[in-house]
Amino acid sequence: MAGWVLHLDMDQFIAAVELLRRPELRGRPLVVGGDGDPTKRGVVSTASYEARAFGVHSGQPLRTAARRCPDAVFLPVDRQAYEVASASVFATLRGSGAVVEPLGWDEAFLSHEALRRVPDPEVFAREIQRRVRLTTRLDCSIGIGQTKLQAKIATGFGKPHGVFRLTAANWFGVLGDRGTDVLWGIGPKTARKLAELGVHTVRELAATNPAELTVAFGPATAPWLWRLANGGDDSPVTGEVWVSRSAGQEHTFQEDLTDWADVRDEVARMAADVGRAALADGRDVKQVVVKVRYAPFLTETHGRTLSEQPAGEAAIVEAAMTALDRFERRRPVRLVGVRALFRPD
DNA sequence: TCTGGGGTCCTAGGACCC
DNA sequence: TCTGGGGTCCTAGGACCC
Repeated sequence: MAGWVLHLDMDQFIAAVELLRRPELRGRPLVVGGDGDPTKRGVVSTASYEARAFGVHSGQPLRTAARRCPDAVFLPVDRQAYEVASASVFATLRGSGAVVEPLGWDEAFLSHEALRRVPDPEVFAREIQRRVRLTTRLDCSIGIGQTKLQAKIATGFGKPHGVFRLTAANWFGVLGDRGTDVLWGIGPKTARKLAELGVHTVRELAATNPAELTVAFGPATAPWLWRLANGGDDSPVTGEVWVSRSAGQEHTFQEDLTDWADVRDEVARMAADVGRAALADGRDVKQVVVKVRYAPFLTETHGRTLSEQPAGEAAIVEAAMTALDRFERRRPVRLVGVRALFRPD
């Protein structure tokens, strides 16, 4: 056993960052999402705890949020501000001497030499919380486990600004009777598919023979599901720099595009942007994938693989346009996207 | 209640080769 | 006389996460 694994998650991160510069909004329901106009297309990025009490949650359409909580304050997403706050959080975490594995803007796994020896990881976790609070004025919650999965799930039980320990000893006590979708990686679709096989709870999933899940889920996913129900594996927290596999852009229009020439213009512009960014990062683009979402909500993708030579911006744009020609349905378009897949360095 | 934008990973079918 | 089996690459779609 390589000591304890910690998982840290900032409390209502985006809303909390906004509250730092708008303290007068503290205590009021706050919703951050889209361009801040709840009559437009867009979804909630983060709702404050006060807004959540009205049934507002991440991913919900802004219009729905406004209906559920008409008195909420709506703010536009300000990526830059969150990136600055995020960098400050991660600097603090790394400054603690921990090995830090980021999991998005506001989450990380942590391991630490000291955690091999300390009898009480809660003390260490509280110290991390105190440091983050001191340097960023933001609260976080920390989960403690023997595996990443245990730590990750534990964090939710510590919210807000708490610490919770989930180990093999209390795993089934805490999670056994819960639905399989409490597990990190099981969403609504997989939970429903499992339920159709008679597997409803974490305990039931843990007790299945993974071979029996293979027909429904495939040879890699079936044993992985079983491992999830049993607390995860012991993969270590890694401090290695993350190398992205792809980068792209997509955009939902406030009004559907009805002229295909406008769609072509958008795709060309995005492909040029994406290509330039990839080249600036020194990445070699292997494939370009174009995404079109037709009204009302029908999504299609087509891609184009590039030849072995490093592709320039013009070749990337051309690949996107060739891929776009494969779309035959000329219905109103609500979203277009372009993604570049990179060859490994 | 009409559903963002950034990603990752897995699956399955077909092409193609030996 | 319609028939193998494995490996790899490409493509499209699905599911999930923050």
